[in-house]
Amino acid sequence: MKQPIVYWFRLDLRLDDLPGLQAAIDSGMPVLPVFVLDDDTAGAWSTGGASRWWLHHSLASLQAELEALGAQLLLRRGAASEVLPAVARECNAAAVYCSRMHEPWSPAMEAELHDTLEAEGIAFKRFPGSLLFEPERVSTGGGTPFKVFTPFWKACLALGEPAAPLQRPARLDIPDSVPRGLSLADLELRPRNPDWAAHWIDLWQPGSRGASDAVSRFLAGPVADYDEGRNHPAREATSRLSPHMHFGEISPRQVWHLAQAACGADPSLAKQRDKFLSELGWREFSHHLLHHFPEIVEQPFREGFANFPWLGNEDMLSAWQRGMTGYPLVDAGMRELWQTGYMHNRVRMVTASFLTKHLLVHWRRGEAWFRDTLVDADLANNVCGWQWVAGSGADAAPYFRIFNPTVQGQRYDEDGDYIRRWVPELAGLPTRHLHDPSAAPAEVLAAAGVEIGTDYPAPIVDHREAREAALAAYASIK
DNA sequence: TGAAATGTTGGGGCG
DNA sequence: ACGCCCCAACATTTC
Repeated sequence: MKQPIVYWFRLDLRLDDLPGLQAAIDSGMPVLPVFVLDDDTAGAWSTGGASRWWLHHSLASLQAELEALGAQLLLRRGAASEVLPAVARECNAAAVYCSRMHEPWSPAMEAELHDTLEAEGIAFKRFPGSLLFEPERVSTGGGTPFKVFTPFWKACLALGEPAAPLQRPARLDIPDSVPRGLSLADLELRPRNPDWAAHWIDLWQPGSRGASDAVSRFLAGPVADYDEGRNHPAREATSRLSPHMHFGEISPRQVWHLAQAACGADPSLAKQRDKFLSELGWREFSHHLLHHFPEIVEQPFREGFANFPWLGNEDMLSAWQRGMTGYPLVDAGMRELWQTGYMHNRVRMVTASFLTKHLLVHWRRGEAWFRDTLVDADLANNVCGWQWVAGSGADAAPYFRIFNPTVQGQRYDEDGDYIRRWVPELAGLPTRHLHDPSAAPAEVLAAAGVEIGTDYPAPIVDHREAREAALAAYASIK
């Protein structure tokens, strides 16, 4: 009887373009697909609430795809470094294959896994596939990692076009006997009491089918005006691919090649496409940074920020989390996040700037909130994004770049559609007063049925004063 | 992938 | 006719 290979699914929940799975199939041995819900290894960084909802549905989708190939996804929970050797023993496996990941805890965990398996004569192999360019391939002339995005991405592109995606496997040999696992329900990934995500299935389609649908929708329209459209949160102008990418339901090189195919000939479209692909570049940059500098998940990348005088006012943090700051665009974003597990990127920048600069709350508090509430919570993107906004990151926004949340609303939600949708108590205000309700004339507020302080909060900080205080705080660490 | 403060210019009202 | 002021509009610098 042939010994099987265990394929360990991690954040690569797809069958298409998966080098490790392909290698397992090519070996000619039966393949046992396994997923391990590991809340132990990641510790404080284990999967957040909103992401767990997504994970549940993504696993359900993967299960269905595997079943169509006659295979079953074995589900277990526990520390991967213990669970995988146990599974390998139970099925007398010859090897465990998986995709590389770059979280700070992965090297130690994988080293332990490697040692345990090899001691029992079981091979352990990791494969690329989650990034366009492996971290080892990209470095400066001096051999050090890039710390600035533009030269980083230039160096990536100079490596040439990523290889074409692998074909989806047509068949999968399964072992004669398969160890027992948990049911998906046993993993208890969905919220209960209350099920705050009950309506999310109408908003999202987790799984590789939903991922390719999202790419198709984007490339059939919004990409043509991406450069401008992506800044306006009320427009359906972004790809909304982030949760699909985080869980690996589609590979970055699939996205790359689909974008090339859709935009090839037209030069103006090519420019928009390159703008979109550079967003994949920021994803690469974040993941490479996490690979080379794992300490960035808790330490400021720029050392001067170690002494930044954060205030950490819990009431301010709470107002921000609940979308009750009195700044309509900020509140709209925070409520979109809470209600849908997602926030438009422009608004992420504004809300993050508001927390760190207007409220002087530590970026780690905001990072933790986003990580728990976003369906696309990705450690690398989230940490690097927050450090970028706070000014402490690699190639970060300069510290004096403080968004004016009112002006941002006027500029990018010019018709007020986004604010009216997420802050309905302000919906009756005319657009010219919507972005700054507390400054509206009394009769306008009365006509719209808005009483500031009752129906909608007064601004929790004064913009001018908060800006001055932030500048003073940053000046103190220079 | 800023915003605010400050500087410059030029048209138009006005005495 | 001319100088003066005001103030958009735009440009530059500063944070």
